[in-house]
Amino acid sequence: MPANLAISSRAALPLHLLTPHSSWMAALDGQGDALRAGAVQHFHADQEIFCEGDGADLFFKVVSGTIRTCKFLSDGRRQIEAFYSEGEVFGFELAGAHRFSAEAVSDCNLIAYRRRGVEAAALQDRELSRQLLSYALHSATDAQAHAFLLGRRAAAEKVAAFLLDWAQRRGETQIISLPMSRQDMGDYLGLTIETVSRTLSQFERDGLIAIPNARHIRLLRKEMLEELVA
Amino acid sequence: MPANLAISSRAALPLHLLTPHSSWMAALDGQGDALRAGAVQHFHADQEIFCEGDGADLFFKVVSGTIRTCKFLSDGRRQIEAFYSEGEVFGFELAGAHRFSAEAVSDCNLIAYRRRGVEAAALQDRELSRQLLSYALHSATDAQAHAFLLGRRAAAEKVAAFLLDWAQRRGETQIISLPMSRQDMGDYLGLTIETVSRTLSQFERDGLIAIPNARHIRLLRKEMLEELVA
DNA sequence: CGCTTAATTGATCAGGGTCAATCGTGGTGG
DNA sequence: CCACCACGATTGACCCTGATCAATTAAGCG
Repeated sequence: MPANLAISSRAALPLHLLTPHSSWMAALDGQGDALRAGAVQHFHADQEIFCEGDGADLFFKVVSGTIRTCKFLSDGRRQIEAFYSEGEVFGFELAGAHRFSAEAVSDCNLIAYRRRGVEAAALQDRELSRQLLSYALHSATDAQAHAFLLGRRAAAEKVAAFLLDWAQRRGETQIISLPMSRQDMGDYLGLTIETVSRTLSQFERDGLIAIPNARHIRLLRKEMLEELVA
Repeated sequence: MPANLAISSRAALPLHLLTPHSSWMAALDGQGDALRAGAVQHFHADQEIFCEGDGADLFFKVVSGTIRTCKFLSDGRRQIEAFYSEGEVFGFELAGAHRFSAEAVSDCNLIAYRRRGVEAAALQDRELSRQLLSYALHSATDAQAHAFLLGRRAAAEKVAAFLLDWAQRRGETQIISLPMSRQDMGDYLGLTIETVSRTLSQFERDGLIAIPNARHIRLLRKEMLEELVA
């Protein structure tokens, strides 16, 4: 698996920033290892990592794979809040309980950290403190961009935005590989599986993309997709 | 004008937290006054406070009145990101530029702060640092709740959620006063002005609310509105 | 090779958008 | 003081996008 340099590729957020927490906390890498809670944990696809309402004493960094965070309505409707890939951090909460569930989209490896430990360390370590703030502000920015996407966008615009954002986050300029299902995409974009599928098919008919298979999409006319998002 | 104790009423975020930045930074009140950039500024209704893309060297705290932050699409579509009332802070950014515009909904008074000044002060002041993080995480939480509202909700659910959230934020249990227009509500909820109006009229016909006039709404069957949001 | 599940495609429907007319209200000037 | 005006809100008629229901195709996987 090529390492996705999510870091450099997201340095300056572009106009069509649509997706999730860009942030990662470099301070957790070096001596921050001391803050880890145990070894790397493996989760298989669709496994639950934590559940909405669970105590939020741990948060996670993605080593490999993709995870999704989501909320459910009583009638089963699901909203995916964000997807997280290699290097990204999720589940760091203000309150004592997680406000959404986290599940593995694909098989993945995660490192867990203790929230209290990191908070305590931040009191002594300005750089860590600064990165925590940066992480939180990035989270807010990403969530706002997501809300913007959901609020005032037609289906084609949502799908185009998603493809472009995903391509950029993963540094994939030609062929995008999508670890998530159409259902996941739909629940992220506030669309049904059918609408996502139809929109992609239409993009293909229009020559904007090619779909060699359901989990891989080739961008043929990126500039036209960007026009849709503008 | 009665002072709205937004602080106490938002201590613990409820399940249907839907709107904006709860947070305010108490540390800015005391000796934090030193961080202020000039006197209280007055803005009249619909006046622009800052514009998307403007340098974000200042951020603001609401003394009185209500403001909105929003983004625009090229074709004029507008998404309101959040409303801010007395005591709430907005416009504190990670990057050098504001990512949305801010406008006065009603006449209002604001205190400006210098971002760099506060950041510098936070390096010396752990409590301020902690509150900055708290503010940022609250912003993220609120934006995520907003995205959830926009993604998977029918019109009636959106409007009900908005009314309940607004009532709670302002501590208004009986009569809600709405400083914003129907257009503002629509642009916050991802609905048109007509749909907002129709939905409110339907609520009134169903006996859930009374609408003495367009800017005041009385909650008659709060529990039924809550059922819609559940 | 058949079974299971995801994805695509089609047909139909409805929620909410659009267009347009009317109502209400507050501000202004005669 | 009141008539008029302007603008926001409401209501109605109609339409369209995307949801729903249903069938078919494709793709893993034992």
